[in-house]
Amino acid sequence: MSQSSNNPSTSGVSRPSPGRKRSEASRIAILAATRELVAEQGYEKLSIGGIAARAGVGKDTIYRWWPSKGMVVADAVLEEAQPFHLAPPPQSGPVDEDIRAWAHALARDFADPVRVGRIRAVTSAASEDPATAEQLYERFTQVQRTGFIDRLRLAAEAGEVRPDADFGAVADAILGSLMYWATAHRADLRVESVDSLLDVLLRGLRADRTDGQ
Amino acid sequence: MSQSSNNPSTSGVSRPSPGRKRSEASRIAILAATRELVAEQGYEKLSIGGIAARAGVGKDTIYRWWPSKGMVVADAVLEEAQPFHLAPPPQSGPVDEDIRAWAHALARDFADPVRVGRIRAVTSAASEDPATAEQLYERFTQVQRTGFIDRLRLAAEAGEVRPDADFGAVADAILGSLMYWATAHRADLRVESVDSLLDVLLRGLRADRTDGQ
Amino acid sequence: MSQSSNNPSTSGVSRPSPGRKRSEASRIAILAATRELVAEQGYEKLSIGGIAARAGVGKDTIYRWWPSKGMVVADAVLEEAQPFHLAPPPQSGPVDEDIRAWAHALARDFADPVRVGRIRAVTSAASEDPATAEQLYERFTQVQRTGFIDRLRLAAEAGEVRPDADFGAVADAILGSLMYWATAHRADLRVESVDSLLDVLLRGLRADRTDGQ
Amino acid sequence: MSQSSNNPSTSGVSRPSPGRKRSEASRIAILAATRELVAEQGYEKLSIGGIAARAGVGKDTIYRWWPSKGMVVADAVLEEAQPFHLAPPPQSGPVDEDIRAWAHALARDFADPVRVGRIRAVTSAASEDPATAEQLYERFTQVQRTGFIDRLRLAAEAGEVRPDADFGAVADAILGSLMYWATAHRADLRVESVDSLLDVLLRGLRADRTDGQ
DNA sequence: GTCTAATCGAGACGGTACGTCCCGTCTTAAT
DNA sequence: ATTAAGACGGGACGTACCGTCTCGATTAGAC
Repeated sequence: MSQSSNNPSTSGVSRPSPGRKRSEASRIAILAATRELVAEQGYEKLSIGGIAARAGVGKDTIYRWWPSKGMVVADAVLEEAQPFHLAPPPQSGPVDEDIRAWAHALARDFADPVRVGRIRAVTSAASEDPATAEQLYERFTQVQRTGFIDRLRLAAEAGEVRPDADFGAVADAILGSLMYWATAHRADLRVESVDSLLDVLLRGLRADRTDGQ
Repeated sequence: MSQSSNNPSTSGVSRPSPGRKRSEASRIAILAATRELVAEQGYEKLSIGGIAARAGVGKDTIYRWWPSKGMVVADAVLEEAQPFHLAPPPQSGPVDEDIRAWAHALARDFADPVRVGRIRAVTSAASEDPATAEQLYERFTQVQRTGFIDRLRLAAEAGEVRPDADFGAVADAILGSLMYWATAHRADLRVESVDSLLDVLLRGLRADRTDGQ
Repeated sequence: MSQSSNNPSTSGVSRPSPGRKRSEASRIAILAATRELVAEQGYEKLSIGGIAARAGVGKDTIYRWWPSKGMVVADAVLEEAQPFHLAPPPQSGPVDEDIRAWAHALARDFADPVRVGRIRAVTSAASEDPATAEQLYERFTQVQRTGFIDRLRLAAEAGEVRPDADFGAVADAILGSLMYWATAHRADLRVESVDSLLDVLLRGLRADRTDGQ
Repeated sequence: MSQSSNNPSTSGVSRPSPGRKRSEASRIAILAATRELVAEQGYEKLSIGGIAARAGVGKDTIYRWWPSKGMVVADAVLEEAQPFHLAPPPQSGPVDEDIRAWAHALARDFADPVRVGRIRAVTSAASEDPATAEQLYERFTQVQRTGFIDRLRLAAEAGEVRPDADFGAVADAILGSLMYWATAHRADLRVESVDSLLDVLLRGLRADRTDGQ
């Protein structure tokens, strides 16, 4: 379901509104065409006209339902499970293991050329349009961030982790370094780098029984 | 000095190449106009024609020396001390204090509207052009990263810090979270967030005298 | 009606083609602006961008319907009765009188600054583009030529004129000398010159009763 | 020798002026390059920069000695015997024969692709620049015209031709039809057409002994 | 033999126009 | 009422030349 809710007949009951209904087929074709073109040409050479042509759709049909190219891309990349692994960290073992499992899954997504291409596309879109940036945050960053924080909160209650640490700041460090790496166009993301970072972060978060504090 | 080195006669000594010399006045006017327009309109609405007009210069003079809009912006923002605080961490006290001083200076740059606007501009440029991304990395990220790593290396030698930690990964976490924050268009960067992150990171890096290692 | 027939659905009957129709208002505004600018600045300083601006139209709208500046000018100058007197020689008296009447009308057109400016414009356009030259021929030269030849043919049947003369060559001489004069930028066309030429030509064409033939 | 006389020391005697003298080699190279490029690309795609590059010469060297592209072309095409047959009509037989010989030579020049290409080039140049038009007239049209008129004047004195005819108008008809044909880009100039025209013109010029007139 | 100065090649400069591409809106006929 | 198609006014793109302006490097008569 589309996130850009312009549904013209949401208000109360009133008239069932006449005329042709929004074509679900068009919506799907547009988002699929967008993903194809992002993969083939990248976000920068993408054009609304190109998407419309590929989707066999009029340009107006796109403009009627989305406010900008960025939002189309955001929808195309972020809908359903399309984009990447959105699962929160598991709660199945010691916090260290759970966090590492989560971070590895994330890192593997960023190592996949297709997925990273899409991430790059939304990030480009976000960097030129605040509304798209908001979408990216709400539908990806924040989801990951919240999952991470929740798991750490649990660990804090279990005494595995210092309760006074700023879990949000830590989440931002992990997610931020991944996102920036993606936009930086720099070669090979190595999972070991993520591991090395976790080494430091998890040690820094560890509840220190010896000297209290 | 301009980074876009197109010097046609670098080979050996030989002839000093004929023809009129590149106009330094134009180079300066172009970069200044770019900075002005970035501040006034942002990177997205920036146009080569607009820069040329503002600088009182022909478009060709821009295209002759820079390959893309992104590279002009990179040069304009990153030349000399223009952009932000590039000083490495000091070596004047305990590593914790030095790193915090450095990170605070950095955070203050990111909190300044003018500076963050410029950072945002280069980041946008970088996200649409790998060559610009390379510039941003070489002339900003890498400089900061190297300074940070060098300071930690010194601390490791002094036994202040675990020598087996991946300092690069830590640097990337700090810089990445700042950079991503900048592009994410999200409100207010709070210096306290950076401090909170440092709390965790520095604790994680701390040499642990009790259990040796 | 526009001469630049790009009708995309001329084949058979089939579908009337979807989409917005060509704007007749734009077509008219473009041709009018072209005539104005030709009069104000002459063909050489004419620019597509200038025409578009004056007509309140996008450049693409010009390029969509005309292949070159020359063809716009040809259309602007040659449409309908705009350009000059296209009437064929009358058939109301002796051939000499009819031809002189026709030639005088023509010469008067070439003596009018506005009209000769337009002629000059199409001629310049024709001299740099074969397609425009073809237009000029089909829509002006050939019309005049055919009218002239037809009148002489009639005269030949009436025995006023030698039937074996090459009427086309004579028409070319009259029209060619006028056209060349127009492009040559030389001062004042005198109607007497045309008259003098007709003196010789009509005498040369005259049926010679004495020696038969 | 160049027609564009910018000789800076023509005035009186004064100083013979020091400094380097104009390079004859450059002058020749420029005109040769111009002829080559006219043949290869036509007048419209010709550029001063292109001529300079082909001639191995700086652009300023062209601008120093010629005021416009048109004048360079005029010089290149019209210098010496380069362009076409400039001989006046012979005076070796009856006027009819002499005129036909002259016209045939002219027609043959216009039938030669290389020569007609050059004529077309100067004509294009002339149609966009009055000064060039003047050159074309002085150095080609007028020469032919004067030769023709002189021969007819002689014939008039010999009683071969009506002395009261306007020889200039007749010359213009012959030359004009040839020139217009050249610019009209129309296929095949047939020598027979010229002959047909001469049939009429010479008959029209013929002194009529029988009925005086 | 210098001196002096015009000319040369090269090519960067401030500009203008090009023809293309895409934007976001609008119009049309068909469903 | 929405759709596919596609024309519209607008504006930026990157390129090609324009005619002018530095640059050293010749080149040649005047001193």
